[in-house]
Amino acid sequence: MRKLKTSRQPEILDAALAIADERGLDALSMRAVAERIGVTPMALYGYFRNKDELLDGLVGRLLTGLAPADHGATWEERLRAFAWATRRMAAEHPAVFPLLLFRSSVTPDGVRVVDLIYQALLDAGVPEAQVPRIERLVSTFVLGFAVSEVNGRFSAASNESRAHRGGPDAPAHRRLAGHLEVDDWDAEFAADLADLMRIIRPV
Amino acid sequence: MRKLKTSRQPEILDAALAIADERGLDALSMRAVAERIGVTPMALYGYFRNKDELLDGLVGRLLTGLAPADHGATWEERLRAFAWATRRMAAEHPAVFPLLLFRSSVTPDGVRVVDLIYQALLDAGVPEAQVPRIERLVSTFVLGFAVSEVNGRFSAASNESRAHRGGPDAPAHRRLAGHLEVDDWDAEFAADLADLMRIIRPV
DNA sequence: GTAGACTGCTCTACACTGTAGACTGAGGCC
DNA sequence: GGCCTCAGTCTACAGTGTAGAGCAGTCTAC
Repeated sequence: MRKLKTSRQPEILDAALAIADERGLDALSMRAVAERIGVTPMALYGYFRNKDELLDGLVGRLLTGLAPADHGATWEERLRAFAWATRRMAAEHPAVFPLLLFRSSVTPDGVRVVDLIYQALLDAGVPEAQVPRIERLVSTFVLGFAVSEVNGRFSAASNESRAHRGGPDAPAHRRLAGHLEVDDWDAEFAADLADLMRIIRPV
Repeated sequence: MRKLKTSRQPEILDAALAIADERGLDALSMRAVAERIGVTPMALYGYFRNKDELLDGLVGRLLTGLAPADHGATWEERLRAFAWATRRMAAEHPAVFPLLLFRSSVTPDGVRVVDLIYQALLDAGVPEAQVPRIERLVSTFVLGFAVSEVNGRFSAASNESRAHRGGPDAPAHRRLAGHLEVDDWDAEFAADLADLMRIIRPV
């Protein structure tokens, strides 16, 4: 079986996504997916060459849902919309989302999303030679932020456990004791985006 | 066995790191580590409660190597040193490095690194209330950049395959065709850092 | 109308994973 | 001597990805 079937690919990806959402990425096994669509594990290998390819398909599915409706908004609004949509998707699919940072996205969907960002940056007046770099800067931050959030890198570090650990080696922590707890991550994300916009605007 | 032994923990982590460096994260199994230090897999469970804890230990080890010598340099130099050291470590341990983004780093080592960044930002004149947020912004970007680089998210997207895909749905790609290839990631990283410094300086 | 190819799937099997549980043998202490 | 703790082993189990063979149905060509 060299050529892959495509007919049931969406169905399979739906099942995989549902499993990951419900029971985490560790529970996403070929057997689990197969059982969910009522089929033997080996049947999946007619649609995806192996589990890695199935995961790539999952990334593609996420990307598809990321291209926003860019109805004539300003470049800034479009960029913000992309960023918030990304973060929202991370919240909806916390288990799968980190794959976006790992599996490179040269799928057509990925290219399409990046193209929208390129266009926004061009509209913002960013010199052509700088556009790809700024795109990577922005998307790296947005992905990194969203991943950190859903994986607990932020929350674990911000709660009081860190403030209390402000031991002898952490003088700055002690000085900042009153500012270490964060309760509004939306506000933080918004402030970060505002800072990034300041990078983009004058360049 | 409630309390864990610590005597051979460093030795075990060394072995684990070596395996991951040589054969990738997938090859990092309890059995492989055990074999490397000449011991039965189950012997490891006296030192780490399970594989997850071993991975956490690995993250701690990486963090330890990250705290730079901050000899009286300016805040900007210290921040740059941290960023480059992070990126260098990603290049040295590409398989393990992404764990930094996943496993939250509330270990003493992690706190110490963050504290150095806090101090640099304070020295830069960032208002106390903003310091933790800016720290997260910077470290998120730096980690995200390094992870993207070692996992091929950047390189796969930048090479000509993307330019060629500048199909009907990617007009901006076509317009930017001459700027899509990157050969000097050091320069890109440096430029990104310069942009971030512009965020920090005036705040 | 029947032979052959193709499709979509199943069954079996293998090597490998993390880890629970029970065990052994070597000191050290009273 | 009797006992305890420590460090490590051995066995076993349930779960993993996936190679390979095979099987029922449908489509196509002669």
